[in-house]
Amino acid sequence: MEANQKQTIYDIAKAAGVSASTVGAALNGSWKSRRISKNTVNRIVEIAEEVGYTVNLQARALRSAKTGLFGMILPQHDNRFFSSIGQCFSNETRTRQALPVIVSTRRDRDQEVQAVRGLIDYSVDALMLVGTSNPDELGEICREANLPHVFVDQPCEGAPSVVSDNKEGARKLTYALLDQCEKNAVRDIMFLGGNAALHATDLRIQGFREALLQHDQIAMDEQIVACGYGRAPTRDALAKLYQSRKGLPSALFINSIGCFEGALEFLTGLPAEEVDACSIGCFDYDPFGSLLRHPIPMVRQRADELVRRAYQHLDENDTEPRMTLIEPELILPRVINAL
Amino acid sequence: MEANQKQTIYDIAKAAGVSASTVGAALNGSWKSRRISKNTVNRIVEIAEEVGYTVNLQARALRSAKTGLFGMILPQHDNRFFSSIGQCFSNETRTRQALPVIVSTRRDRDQEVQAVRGLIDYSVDALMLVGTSNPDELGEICREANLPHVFVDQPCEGAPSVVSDNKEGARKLTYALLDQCEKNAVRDIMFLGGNAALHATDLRIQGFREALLQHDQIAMDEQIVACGYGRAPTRDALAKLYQSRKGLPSALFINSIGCFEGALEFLTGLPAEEVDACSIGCFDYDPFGSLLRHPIPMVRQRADELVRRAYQHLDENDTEPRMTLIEPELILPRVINAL
DNA sequence: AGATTTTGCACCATCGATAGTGCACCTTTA
DNA sequence: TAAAGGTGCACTATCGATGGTGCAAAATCT
Repeated sequence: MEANQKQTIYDIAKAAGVSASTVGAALNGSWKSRRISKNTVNRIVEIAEEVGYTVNLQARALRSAKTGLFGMILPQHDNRFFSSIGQCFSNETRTRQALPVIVSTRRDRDQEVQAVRGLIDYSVDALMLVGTSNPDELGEICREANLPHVFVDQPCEGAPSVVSDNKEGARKLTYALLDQCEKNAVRDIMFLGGNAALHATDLRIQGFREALLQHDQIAMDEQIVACGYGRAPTRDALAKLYQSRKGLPSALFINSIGCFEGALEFLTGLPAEEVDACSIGCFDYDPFGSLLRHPIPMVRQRADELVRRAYQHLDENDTEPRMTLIEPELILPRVINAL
Repeated sequence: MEANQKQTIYDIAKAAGVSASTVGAALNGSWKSRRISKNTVNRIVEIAEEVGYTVNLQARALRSAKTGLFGMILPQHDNRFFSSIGQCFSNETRTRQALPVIVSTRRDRDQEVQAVRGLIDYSVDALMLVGTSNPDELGEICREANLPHVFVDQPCEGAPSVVSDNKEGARKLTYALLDQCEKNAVRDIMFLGGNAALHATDLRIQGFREALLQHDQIAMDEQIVACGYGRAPTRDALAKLYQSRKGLPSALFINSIGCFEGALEFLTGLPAEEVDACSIGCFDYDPFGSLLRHPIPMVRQRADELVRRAYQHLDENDTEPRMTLIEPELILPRVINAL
């Protein structure tokens, strides 16, 4: 019954006794403007369905220089924030009748470059670059290839970028933590995790410092431990910290959810009283974090807004290197009775 | 300096004073077998780099009937398990020099069908279907299109499938929960969450029942509340349950992480003693879950293994409808002091 | 030196869809 | 009734890369 080989418009043309271009027009909707009679169209569509015809988008793309592929470079899928970005991107892209191609590159420069080149080879119609480690180089590659692109989360000098207002978020979180502290312990807050070389971490540290300044404190360099985004390194960094200062600080600003997990790994090994005495906040959101017995204020980045605005730049054919800031929200801990 | 338009092999051919087919061969590596001199190749490669040439994979795909695109249908990105599957798929696909195309379809039949058809239109070389709500129909579509495919997590009657050993996992988790219970409370364990119509939930319920049987218990239908995979519905189902029976059961088998979050939302509103008295386990893994003060045994599905075996089926050109079971691991709670 | 082999490349059809152009045939209008 | 316009479609070039085939020129052999 079913044709085994993939059917083309030529096969259908033969079956219908018309020309291939007529079949093409009938099937892609351009038949009205090409003055193909409704009868012929019906006949063709019927045959097409019968033999299970599907367009070859490669051929279409080759001819029309539009692939309907939208690319995204993402550090990783298995991360609350990034997967949420991926989800929004996927939704948004599919409502546009296009296909999302998400490539994860582990924040690795070589992988990023390779992935961008790969996507260019596939002639993606546009590219969203999220949290890349090397924005300027990647932006340059896109520009050379004449590929519309936007940066998200980590901005680029030479292209439109949409990022969370990291400084403001950090300020809010720091205030929340300081509020929980005793007056005399204010100087004892620490910033843990992230990569100081990255834009996001840098701004969060700035926000942290500024918030301290509001409390007439100047943050010392020792108060800032940017040990990377890794789980284990953060655990170890915190352990070392604990050892060297013989105890926890009075407050901990933890940069990103991965770091938070690492910190928890260490903290859960400590006596409850010690942990209870330490105010902990995290710049990133995870529902579980907010369900811990220990109250954890968290900052949630608005993935949906980030993606929406990024797409807006693409829609508007914007190539100006302007930066759009999206304010993240501070999620205060609920009052928890159990667990 | 840089060419603005996308360069083709014809442009380079003109620049190098050779034919297009020579350029093609020089650039795609087939020049050895085509007896193009090393000198000519070097000259061509140099020009290509100079003008920033990149292949048009659409054209190549059209000609060679291989796109280098590998598709995946995924219920959602923003979920620990699925995002982890996505990550593994992405890694594995990229080591094969191919491009992963992951489409999320929210377990929605129409979206799934549409996505599969879309991927067929793009001529993906193979397709992995994860946790689909309608495997048989989708399998049929793939078969008609002559598209190599494998099902993951949710099996299909007519195609190779790789799934976690849900029954065994559920048995192990149930045993772990029963071990925590008092002898007399064994009959009081409940199964919460999931969709009984889906293969995975069905088998987990079977495992749950079997484990109870080992304890000489027959699970009553009221002990099984398959309220779906949603967070809010699970919270509400648990709340209702609590009301109607005036308290928590002695043990709770929670099916999937989303349900677990929903349950937590309710549980955190209860007095600590009540929650403490209830053994809680979750069929799914989240590091935060294992960091709660309340000990939570969890079942972790091996995303890497699932994807690895799925790819193996594709590599072996396997179309037999055989099912590969991957044993999930039971993760026992750590001894937690704090939080 | 002439015959034979090898080297190095050009030429051309092809993959499947799209869109410009042309041309019968039919209908309307003067 | 002839001119003018409309309708319905076929023909053909094209997108960029690939691979089979053919043919000179150079290299090797007799």
